[in-house]
Amino acid sequence: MDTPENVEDAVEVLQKLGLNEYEAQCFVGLTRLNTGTAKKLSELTDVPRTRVYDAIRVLEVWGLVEIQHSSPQQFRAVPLEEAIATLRGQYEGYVERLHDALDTVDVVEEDDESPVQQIWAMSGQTAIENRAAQLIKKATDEIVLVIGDESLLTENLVDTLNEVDDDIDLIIGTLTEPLQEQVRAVVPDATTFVSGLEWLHGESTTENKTSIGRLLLIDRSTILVSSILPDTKKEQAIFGEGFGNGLVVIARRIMAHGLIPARDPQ
Amino acid sequence: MDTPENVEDAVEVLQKLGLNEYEAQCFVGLTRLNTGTAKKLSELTDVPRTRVYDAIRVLEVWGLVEIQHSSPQQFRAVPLEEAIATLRGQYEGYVERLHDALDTVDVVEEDDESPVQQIWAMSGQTAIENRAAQLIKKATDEIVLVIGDESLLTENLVDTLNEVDDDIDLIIGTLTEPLQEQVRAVVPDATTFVSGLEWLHGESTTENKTSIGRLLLIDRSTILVSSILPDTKKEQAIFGEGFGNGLVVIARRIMAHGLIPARDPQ
DNA sequence: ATGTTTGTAATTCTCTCAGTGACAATAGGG
DNA sequence: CCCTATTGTCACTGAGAGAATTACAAACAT
Repeated sequence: MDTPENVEDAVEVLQKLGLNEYEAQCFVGLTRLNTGTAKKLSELTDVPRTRVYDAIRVLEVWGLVEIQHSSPQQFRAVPLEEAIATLRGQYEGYVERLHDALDTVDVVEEDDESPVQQIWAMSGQTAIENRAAQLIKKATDEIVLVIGDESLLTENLVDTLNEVDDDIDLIIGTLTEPLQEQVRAVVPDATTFVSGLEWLHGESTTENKTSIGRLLLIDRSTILVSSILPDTKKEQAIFGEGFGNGLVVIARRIMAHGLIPARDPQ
Repeated sequence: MDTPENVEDAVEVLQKLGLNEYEAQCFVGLTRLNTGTAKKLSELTDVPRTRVYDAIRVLEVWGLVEIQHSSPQQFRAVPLEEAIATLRGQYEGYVERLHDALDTVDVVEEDDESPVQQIWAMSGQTAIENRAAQLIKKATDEIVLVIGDESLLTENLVDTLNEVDDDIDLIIGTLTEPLQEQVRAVVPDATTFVSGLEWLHGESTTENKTSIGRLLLIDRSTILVSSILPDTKKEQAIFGEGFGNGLVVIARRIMAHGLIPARDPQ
């Protein structure tokens, strides 16, 4: 059996979206066929013929396939654009329901807010990007951002940066000059520099090169530092708030030293 | 333990989005707490304390909670708007990946297209609505739509109807006059009528009232008929294409008879 | 009529998940 | 400094979903 890589990709994604293996394979199989019977499908994919029927029924409920109740039964996938629209609609619906539900619940009585050293860890590209966006929007005086990896300069981030008020200092550093050029091109209003922090390029320790992700300092009182795990490529971050926060203090000190070569635009 | 209904709702939705029970409960629990420890969480929810840690780790990878690595560890949920944005981004990403993958795969060699009676069954609100939208967009001459249930007159449907070209006959029927008024209000360009088909109001057979959903006839050659299951409220449809299609023929005949009381606007 | 195809159902094995308890490490108070 | 309650990690169990296979009855073609 042939299994083009795109097919495997699609199957994988469909499973993340909640289908099981048979269902995912059947759907992808059907998108490759104008119309198909259980037999054809089981030949094209590696779903046992006798289990195609169950899978199709589930797919039908999802709104992803149509069934012709003849004998033998014929199946066909809903046109791609329709299928995508249906899935979008489905998840948009869930997300909205969640939003509503959580909006109207929230907060149980709370005693004391601990005033101490708060350093929080989070992970995940999307989540960290969202947090960064929130912080940037909240800034009132100064934004210092160092981008350690090209892959982090996403469309979303660029949009957020370009929405920053004119009277806020926006300073963006990179680890390499090519990346600096890229930043200049897409965020013209920012002051850019190439970071003097060579250690950011990766630990010299043997193999395990943890590379820097981003470094974001807002109004000298809130800091977000992320790194990218070498194996999984997943992004991890730590996050501290408050002028007196230990992490923020260190960050300011780093800034004062090597981070920005000349304190003003080069 | 108290469990406000919204909490249960949220937990349910989160599970549909791919979290397991503990993870869902922990997240909802954390949104009710500014910050919490494993113990607090296990008291608020009914997640065993010893399993809170696993759940939180997963949530952290999803980008939904932050962890403070102190002792005891502190957890807190990402702000609601951030969480929603993260989930949206996640699923949007999946859907796009799926779109791309399927776009570049498609079609295996195909022999014959069966020219016969094709009547397809599909189900699901969203899917049927999407299909209806596609059909309406493809119409060139005439659109006849009968709406059997108020719940089907969604925003999406109204939008689609209002985008119809002026030179296409747009005829919309309802089962009741109040609903007709509603339609007139939101789709002013349509010719409306109240259907003469009393049997649409529900089978007289004992209990099992299957009520009509929608009935859509495009250019007298494509038909979509849906019904709403009385117990589950789920929508089911059958769909036929081609002027000679048996279902379409029947549909035309019904039209000629009782469906539209006076063939022209009343 | 008969042999093949088609659809349903039951069965096995595996793996995840819900739920629980054992145990070492770690506070924090006397 | 010691003792005890708290905290974090693991390992285990039973139940249920999913993957894979087989048996069998209904429908079909020749």
